[in-house]
Amino acid sequence: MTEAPLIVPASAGPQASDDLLAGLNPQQLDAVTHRGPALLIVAGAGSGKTSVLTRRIALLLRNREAWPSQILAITFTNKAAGEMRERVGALVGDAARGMWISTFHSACVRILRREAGQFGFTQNFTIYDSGDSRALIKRLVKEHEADAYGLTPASVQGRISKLKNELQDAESYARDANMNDPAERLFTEIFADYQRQLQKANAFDFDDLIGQTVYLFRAFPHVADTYRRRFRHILVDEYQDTNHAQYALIHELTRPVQGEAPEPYASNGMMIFEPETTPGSGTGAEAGASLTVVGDSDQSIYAFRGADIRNISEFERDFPGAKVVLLEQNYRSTQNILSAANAVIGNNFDRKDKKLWSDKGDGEKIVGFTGYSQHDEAQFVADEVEALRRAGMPYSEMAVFYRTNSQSRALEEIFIRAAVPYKIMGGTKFYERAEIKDALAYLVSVANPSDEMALRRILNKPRRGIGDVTETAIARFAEEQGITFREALSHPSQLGVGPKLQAAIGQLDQVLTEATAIMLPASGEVPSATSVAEGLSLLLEKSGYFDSLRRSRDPQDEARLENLDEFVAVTRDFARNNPDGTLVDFLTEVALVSDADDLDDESGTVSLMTMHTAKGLEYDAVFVTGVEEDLIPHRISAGEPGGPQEERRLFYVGLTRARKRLHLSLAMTRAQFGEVSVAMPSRFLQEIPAELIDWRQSPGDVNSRGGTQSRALNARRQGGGGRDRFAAQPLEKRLTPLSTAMDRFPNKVTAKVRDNGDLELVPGDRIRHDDFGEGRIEAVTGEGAKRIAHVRFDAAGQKKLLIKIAPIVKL
DNA sequence: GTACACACATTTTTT
DNA sequence: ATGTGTGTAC
Repeated sequence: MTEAPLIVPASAGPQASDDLLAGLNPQQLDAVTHRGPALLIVAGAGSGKTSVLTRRIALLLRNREAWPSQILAITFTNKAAGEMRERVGALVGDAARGMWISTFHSACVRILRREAGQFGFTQNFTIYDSGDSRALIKRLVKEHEADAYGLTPASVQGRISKLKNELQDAESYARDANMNDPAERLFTEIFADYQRQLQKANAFDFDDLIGQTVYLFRAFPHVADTYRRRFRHILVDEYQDTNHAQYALIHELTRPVQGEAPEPYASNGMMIFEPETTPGSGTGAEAGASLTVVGDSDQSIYAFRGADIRNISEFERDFPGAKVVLLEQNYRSTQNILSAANAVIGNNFDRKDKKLWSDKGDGEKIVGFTGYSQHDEAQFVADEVEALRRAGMPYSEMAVFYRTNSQSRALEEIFIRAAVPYKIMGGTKFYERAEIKDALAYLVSVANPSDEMALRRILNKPRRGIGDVTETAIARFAEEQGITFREALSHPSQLGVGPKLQAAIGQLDQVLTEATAIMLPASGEVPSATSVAEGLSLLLEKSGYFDSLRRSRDPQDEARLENLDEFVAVTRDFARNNPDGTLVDFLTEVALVSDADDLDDESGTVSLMTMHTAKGLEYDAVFVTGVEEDLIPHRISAGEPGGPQEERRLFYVGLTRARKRLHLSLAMTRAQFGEVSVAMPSRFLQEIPAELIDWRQSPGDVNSRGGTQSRALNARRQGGGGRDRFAAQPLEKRLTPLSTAMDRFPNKVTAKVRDNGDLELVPGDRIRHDDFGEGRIEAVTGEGAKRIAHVRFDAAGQKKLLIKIAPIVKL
């Protein structure tokens, strides 16, 4: 937060804390200083909730109301957790150490790793991401021949996840299900089987991390009491997005402590309490922890994955004696942006009326633009980004949002061509690439030998000639001998396979054993800090994985090698940042840290992300793209109860991320599934008062004009004639399909990947560009394949082009 | 067992 | 349009 005027209210707390309370408005002050069993802070977008939360924690620490170890703060993403830790640290310094500030998932992993032994798991369990569990479910669906009854892996996975979020298991579900329906029966069988397989593999899926922790607390009250005694102040951010399991977890943690004197050690002998006396706490029974939740029901956008808005709307009922504080003043955006956002969200019925206001003044109008195609739209965004950059705004202060990940492609293509530095958050994740998953499977096979999935994955990677037949032979041998799959690999000669295969299996077994010795040395010995990096290199080298890629002539394999190099670098970074980090620690981090978290705002790049990812972030300039029907609101949401309203909230989240500049854009045609179809402006656009939007090119303009040139030349003609206010007439009138226009505006941009090789250009040269016409080179920067030409076009203005691929010729 | 060809579905959002 | 999965030929 930027420094605030020093208005210290008379009611401020201890003097030492004046700086923590400085500049807060009365509601914020209340939210920071209120003490009691439960507090709900209803925080509108941009109302300074993070600041309130961090100051509240800092005040607790500074006043000695709590030790750091007694505070548990839950955020939605790891990134948010990191930020909060940093900000609390800035306020109270070292006193912040020892707090748990983490996501629901990482907090639960910490608890589960300590207590796994209580219920049949071990400390080194694997965490299955959705891809892993999908693979397992897929196998089970096949085994149960359930596809014949219309059960697809995706649908089964979705249902299991939903049930787990409701804290149901296969057994409880079976009780209510209609067992006469064969599909139902099959589903329950698969569900039960899935759970058995997870247990056998010593693994938890994402939903289990929460659900099993709740189960642990309920089944072992003395374990729960340990944590109830420890955490005296629990704070939860983004409370509107919690699901039932998370709600139950919070409920369990805030229950009064029943048991006798505190035990400083958890059941498995690990120390839980710091060796310090707890201020203000006696022995024996204690009241439940104090709970603070922060949320905004207008920003609830995860109902699709089980978030239950009732958790927040019924908070006062669930936690009697709760205090509610409302934060309505927005410190982020200009009034124009807020007015648009308010107007949109006001169309949701069934919500408590809440109007954000700002004292920042009206600010710039919202800029609207309608492209002929998604590429045309992307070109507008790129041009606008460059214009803002030239006006002094850093790239890192700009962000482009879209509804679906697939929309990032067109933007990416144009950004590359325009040489705009960008970074895509989320999307196709690094850790989802096949070669990275392979490398991870090697590591998991070492860390958790019970994990058969991981072993099966690497069995024939690289190719060793081990196919279905051999795999089954190993599995059968393991079963006959009553040993694990991993152990079976140590007896290649007894598998009944040919000598070549025996050698291959023996080799794999040996590599894994060798790596185990490095990363998990025999008891007592501490592995070196770089053991993970060393072990990984050894695995990839000696297994022949690297060699097979190096030998390959598939050009993609070169990229895979690079990715793996990067992955090894990740393990080195890990060793540097966590000198005591173990293999299991590393795998935990990889499983729980999404790309959106670690792709930190590298200064100097524009951020591209979905509107969901954008939650909790803010930028000076925001571009919301693809503001079309069927996209936002998304087509699929129409069928779901509450779907359209959730979409409106999502759009609202997008709008309220912007501080100074907001751009809304759409395309008249959009290619999906390789087919081009006509798009219509989103209904949400009409909900924004017309006078707030300055249309550079309104949907009406695009339809009525229809020139013969592409937009790059055509639309440069500023304003003037086509000034029809799009929102002024009924939509249908202007939305005649553009089939004719489409013929004139094919997707030029995607046409071909060209390669200008080493086209030499120097300032002063004249060139011709397919879209922009003729121009003059002003400068050339960059090296090799990334050489960039700075061109001033006669008609289209200033542009930056990647020389290697730009559709240009030297004149 | 592997390599290639063809068919097919995919595009909602994420810890 | 692109990636995955299945089938067929070697």
